[in-house]
Amino acid sequence: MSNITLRDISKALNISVSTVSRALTDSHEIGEETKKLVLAYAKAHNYIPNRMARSLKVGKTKSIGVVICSIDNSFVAQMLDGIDQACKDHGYQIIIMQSKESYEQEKACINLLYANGVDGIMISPSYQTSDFSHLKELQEQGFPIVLFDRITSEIDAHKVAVNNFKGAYDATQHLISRGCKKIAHLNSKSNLALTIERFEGYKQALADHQLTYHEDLVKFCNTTDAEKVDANIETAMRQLLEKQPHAIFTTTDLLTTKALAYLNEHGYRVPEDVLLLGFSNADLAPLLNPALSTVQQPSKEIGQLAAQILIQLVKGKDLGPTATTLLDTSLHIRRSTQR
Amino acid sequence: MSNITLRDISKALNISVSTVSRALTDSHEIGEETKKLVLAYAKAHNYIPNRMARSLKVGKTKSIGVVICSIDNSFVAQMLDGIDQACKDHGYQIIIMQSKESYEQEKACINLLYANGVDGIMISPSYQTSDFSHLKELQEQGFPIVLFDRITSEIDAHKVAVNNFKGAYDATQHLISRGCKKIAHLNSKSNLALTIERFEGYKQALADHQLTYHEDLVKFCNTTDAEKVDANIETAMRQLLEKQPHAIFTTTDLLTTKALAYLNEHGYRVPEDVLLLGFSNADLAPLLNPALSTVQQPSKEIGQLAAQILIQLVKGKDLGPTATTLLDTSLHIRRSTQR
DNA sequence: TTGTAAGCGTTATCAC
DNA sequence: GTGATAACGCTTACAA
Repeated sequence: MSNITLRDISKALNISVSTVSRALTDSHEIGEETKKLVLAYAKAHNYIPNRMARSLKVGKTKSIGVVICSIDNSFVAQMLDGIDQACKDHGYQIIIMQSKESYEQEKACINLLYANGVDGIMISPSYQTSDFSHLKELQEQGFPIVLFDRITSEIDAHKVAVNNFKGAYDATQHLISRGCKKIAHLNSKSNLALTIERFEGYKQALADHQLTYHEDLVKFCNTTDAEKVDANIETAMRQLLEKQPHAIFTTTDLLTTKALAYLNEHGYRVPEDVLLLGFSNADLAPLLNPALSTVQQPSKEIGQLAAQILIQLVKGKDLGPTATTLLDTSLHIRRSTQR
Repeated sequence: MSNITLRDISKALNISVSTVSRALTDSHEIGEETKKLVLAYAKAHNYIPNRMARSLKVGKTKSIGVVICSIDNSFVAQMLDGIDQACKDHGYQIIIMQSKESYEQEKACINLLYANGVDGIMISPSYQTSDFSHLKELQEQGFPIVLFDRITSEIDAHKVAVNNFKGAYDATQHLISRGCKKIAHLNSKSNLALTIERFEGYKQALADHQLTYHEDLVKFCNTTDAEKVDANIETAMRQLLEKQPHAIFTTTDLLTTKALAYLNEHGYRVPEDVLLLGFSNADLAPLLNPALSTVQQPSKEIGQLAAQILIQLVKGKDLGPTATTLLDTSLHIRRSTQR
């Protein structure tokens, strides 16, 4: 411990604290002589400015809060990597908090971050969240907030996400192009807009290709409860497979891999018996059995872009009216949709 | 912004700031009456204590720094999840910094964390790191440091990791029990002790089963340079396969999956042509082609335990002489080592 | 039981 | 150019 302070320097050099402070921040109104002297001494004695004191004084912490569902999720981790990179570039620090898909925890995270004095918050809301007043309240006080990945029209803010409708549309269309007529849709139950958007993309693709929509080829599966998630997915898969679909389109990373596991375990051959295609950012998709066709999201870019926007906001830049940036997903065709 | 402060409360209630402060920290020396009054007002006006001010005053931030190679790595993410959980339980916050396997960046991380006033640091050193003086210097000042996952005998501190020797030994023994005589060893080149420990475990298992050690069945592959990593692994795999091994034992997550990819791409059938077994914490291991046998590490537990120890240290508890805790890995047998 | 006042390390506002 | 001095919001002796 025992860091040296401005006062230590000022005493040692027999100049005032304020001069030292100004010299270190490279103020114009300081003589070159003293500036060099101070800088040299500071470096020699390994002076590290105390961020706490500075933050207390200027009211900014140069840190931003990031709320995500869980760090233990490769897609999220990729976004965090992008966020971290953007922040490092601008000298900002991030404080990461996990909501674990709980609305209550999400609120707690926001409060904690706020108490920590973060200059802004970027958040990817939990599955449970449908009431956004905790964010709106902050916003009304002029607190900078950016939504990423899981965005909502409930709140007026800068947002970054992917074009979920198009991603789902393209995926469905690909399955149709493979000759599939009966395409099952396995989605997760949530309050998120992306859930419904992916569903809409699926339906639109069917409609555009004169395929009739069958309600019993669609399941919305509860995936929030860690205890029951496996059972829920199994039930959904069983019910879908009873309808003998030609293909299954899954809308989340978890559903996609769990669906594959189910098919493998129950003796379905992919793609011979049924094609499988889903949203997933798993690095290992090409190595799965069979290599899995996926809708991939530009995770790192989402994080980077959102962080850049938030940092602009935090710095007081006027970005004009709030805007939503939608990045494109990319379709990766592999063996699971080969015919 | 515009949070209310202790002064605001004190003015509103016509009592002194210190009384308010004490009331909020539930000091014994405050009347029940005023305590209730203050608490009620604080809650009603949503008082949030300013951490910066508190930290500045007491010299502790209730935050700890975590240095890892990269957040974008499922094993690391799992450990972080464990760390976060332990910290949340004790009201501590974490600041995560990535070294990206660079020694220079690692030092920069440590400096930044220190400047941020974290109360302690837990670190999993980079592949490049062989000089630990940046950590020793902090330690000498009495700064709490815990090493996890990638530990070294170069530094005297509390450490948490897995028994790498045993993990590698068990893995090799399993391959031997499957009838393999020529077992290739694909390791990564690093300054880390775990690298050599896993190698030693492999050699010991061979020796204990009267199998002769062949140098040309062993490759240490440079995996730090992201540009060249694929080429390096391919070269190593090609060279190993020229020796027609019965099995390949890989010692890191990356090597394991890349090895599988190589085998699949080059027409080797696993396990018919060659068995594959490696260290990996990938959730998707059972879904790979073929389902991959793995040596799994208790990632979450490593994180949790290391965090708990650091928090004790930070709180000033005397944990006695520094100790190293080694958790056991677990062997998950799947199709890639089936005969 | 409550109040007063000093101080944590910075930065900002005045003077000189 | 440089130096006092106050202030950021909080905790904590020391008084009362």
